[in-house]
Amino acid sequence: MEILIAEDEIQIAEPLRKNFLEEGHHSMIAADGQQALQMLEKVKFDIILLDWKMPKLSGLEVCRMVREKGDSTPILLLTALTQISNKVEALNAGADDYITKPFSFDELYARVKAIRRRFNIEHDALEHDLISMNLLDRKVQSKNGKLIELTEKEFDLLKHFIINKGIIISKEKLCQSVWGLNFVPQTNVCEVTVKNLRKKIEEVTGKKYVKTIYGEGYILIDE
Amino acid sequence: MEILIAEDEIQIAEPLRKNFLEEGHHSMIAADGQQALQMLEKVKFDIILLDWKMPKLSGLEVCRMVREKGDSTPILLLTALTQISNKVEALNAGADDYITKPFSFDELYARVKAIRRRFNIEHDALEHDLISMNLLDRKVQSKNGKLIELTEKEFDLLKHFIINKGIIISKEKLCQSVWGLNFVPQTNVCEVTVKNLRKKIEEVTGKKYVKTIYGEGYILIDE
DNA sequence: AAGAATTATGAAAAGTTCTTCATTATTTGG
DNA sequence: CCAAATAATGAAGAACTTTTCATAATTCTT
Repeated sequence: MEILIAEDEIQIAEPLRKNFLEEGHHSMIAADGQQALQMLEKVKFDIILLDWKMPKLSGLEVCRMVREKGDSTPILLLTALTQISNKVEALNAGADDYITKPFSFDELYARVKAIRRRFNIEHDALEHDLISMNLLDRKVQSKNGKLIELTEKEFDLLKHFIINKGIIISKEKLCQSVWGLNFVPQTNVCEVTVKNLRKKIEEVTGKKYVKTIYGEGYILIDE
Repeated sequence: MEILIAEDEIQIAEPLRKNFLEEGHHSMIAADGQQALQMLEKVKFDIILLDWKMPKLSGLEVCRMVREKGDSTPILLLTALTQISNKVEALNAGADDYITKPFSFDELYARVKAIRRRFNIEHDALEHDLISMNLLDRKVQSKNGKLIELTEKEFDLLKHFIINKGIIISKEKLCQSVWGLNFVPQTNVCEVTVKNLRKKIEEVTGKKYVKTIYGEGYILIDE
């Protein structure tokens, strides 16, 4: 993910950046609201973290301005205040969630992932690391913007992998959800389709996401 | 559409039924809340009209019970009361809209269509008379439950027709939105695809929706 | 380390969809 | 009503997708 951290206190922003990097996400730090808006002009972020109290423009103001522009990038407001009225104010300004300082990175990261999940469901999208699938027009893209041209079967296969990311999928399950069969066919259609899918994905992303678990099935892993 | 009219005053319910029928929609009348619930068990309606004041179970109660069952069929509450608090109460009970008596049929019908539109957008669906398209799984169904198996091009074509229902679509527009071309090709791909789409639709629905406007293009009409 | 089971792969075959083409039918304006 | 323009149609051909098959590579068991 590409994350914008708008936070004037560097002792908060910098550890966040490092933690996100360890999780495999790139982030940029904006020292104030104005700078945040500038960066938003140039870069398309996956999520925006806004400190409520910032020099020049508050996080709440930035949030409102982003929404007024019609930008629906997920926004998470960070704040020291705890009143419920603030939460309401945040949501009214168009923020997706609200977290009170101090918070652990794990706590923040869980929220970020939850917001992304919600956002994707709303947009009929699925994503996995560098891959994003649009379920409506059935287009698959790499995060570098390159299209991954998949056939119907390959698309269904990838969709099933992403929905079940991190868990082993048996060939039975695969046949059922992609081919609509209640048995494993005598031929090796699954294997062939997996092969072709793997090839197309690697050509664009350079990564090997689909692992084989000998005697058990396949699994989609993070890298 | 299949409409449930839950209204104890027959002098209100019956004219509604007739008006809907003239517009080509079938409706059933329930004389009280309990009867309404019973009918909801058996029939799948496209929209439910609930009178607020009804014997046995009020419209508001029926509304709540329907939602508790997890049924998300659009609900429109009809009422004589005008207070804003009622509107809030209605929406909180899970109703989609609220209309105050007395109302003209046109007024009601406009609301009904608006609610349906919203509902379809939320569900990534499109409909036209007997046809309903699911944009997510790309399945097309007739209201009698029969599947209409379309190829990709035919699907895109139908989608474009339904989105632009009632207006003439030139071949230029068609080529652009279905074939991604900025010109009309030398061949007659459009005509051929239109032919095949027409055939499949008529086979299942028995209706001729796609009309030709000589020298201008095509138009999707209501019947 | 060898044999059996499982998985991967290239290429051919089968099945679909999409496009083209030649011909027929329909519509419109004069 | 006729000729020209436009649209419809069946069938062939091209392009693409899906499946099958034979063979190679890998993994597991002992």
